[in-house]
Amino acid sequence: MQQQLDSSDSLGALISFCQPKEKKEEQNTHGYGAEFQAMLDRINQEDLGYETGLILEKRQRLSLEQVKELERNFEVENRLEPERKVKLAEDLGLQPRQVAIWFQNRRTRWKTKQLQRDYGVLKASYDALKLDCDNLQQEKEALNSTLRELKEKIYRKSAESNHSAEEESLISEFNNNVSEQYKASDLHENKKNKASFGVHENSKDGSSGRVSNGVVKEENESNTMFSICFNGASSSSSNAMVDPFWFSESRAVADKTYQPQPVRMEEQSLFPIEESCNFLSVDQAPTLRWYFPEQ
DNA sequence: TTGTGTTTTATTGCCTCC
DNA sequence: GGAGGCAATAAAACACAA
Repeated sequence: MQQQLDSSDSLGALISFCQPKEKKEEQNTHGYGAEFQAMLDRINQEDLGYETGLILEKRQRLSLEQVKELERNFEVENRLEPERKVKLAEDLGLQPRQVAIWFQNRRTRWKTKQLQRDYGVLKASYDALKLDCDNLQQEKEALNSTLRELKEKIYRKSAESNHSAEEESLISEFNNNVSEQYKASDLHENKKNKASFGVHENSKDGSSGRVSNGVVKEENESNTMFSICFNGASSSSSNAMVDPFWFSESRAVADKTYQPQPVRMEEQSLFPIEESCNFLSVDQAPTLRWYFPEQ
């Protein structure tokens, strides 16, 4: 029943849809002679008439003005109420069904474009996220590499300095050196220096370079790692970025009997280096895997 | 001019809502 | 069950390169 209505409606639309004659002539783009074209049209119409029992017009495109008006209405509201449809059809000289079909097709085109836009946004988001992930991956590899080097140094030094008499004397000499400097300079000035003290400062100092070269300089390179590990392991420390040798030095001043053992401090961490730095691992639960279908 | 790809107009069949 | 929407599709109109 509905299909019958639809069919008769569309046939009516086709039958009644007539462009101005001059427009039709303009649209004869195939360049046939007028008589020949008329003959073809007649044949086409007769064929269609034979099939449907009606004389039909060929499908015509809407005029520019009609399309503009339809676009304007579509921008206001992309769905048509029946009253609006009838009014618009009257205004444009179209069948209501033609207006409805135009809106339907227009909604389809809009939806397609919307999908393309959404795709573009998602793709941009995905690309940014992937770039971010790649950068983090590189950063992680660099950190792991640094970590490996530092661990090697620590273990090597651990083997050497574990009760190495030579190192004991070096450390002792280092402490003496620092103490002398401390005494020689103004107390407050020295305290200020101590706040920012590191083996770094000392190693820059030519007078203490010998000591630094022996023990401290290498530790200097591992300063970053120590900071990270202390940060993670020593929650009781108020100085988050504390240098283990800063501890050593300051305690040496306060208590001459203290023998700094930086390696042991690392060993005394609440969890091993490996663990303390594993929070950087990207090999954990692949919560972002959805974004990387190629993996 | 013609072949071919794209756009526009229209149809069909199915689905949902009232 | 009718009205209207949507997806899939047909077919005409159009654009354009060769």
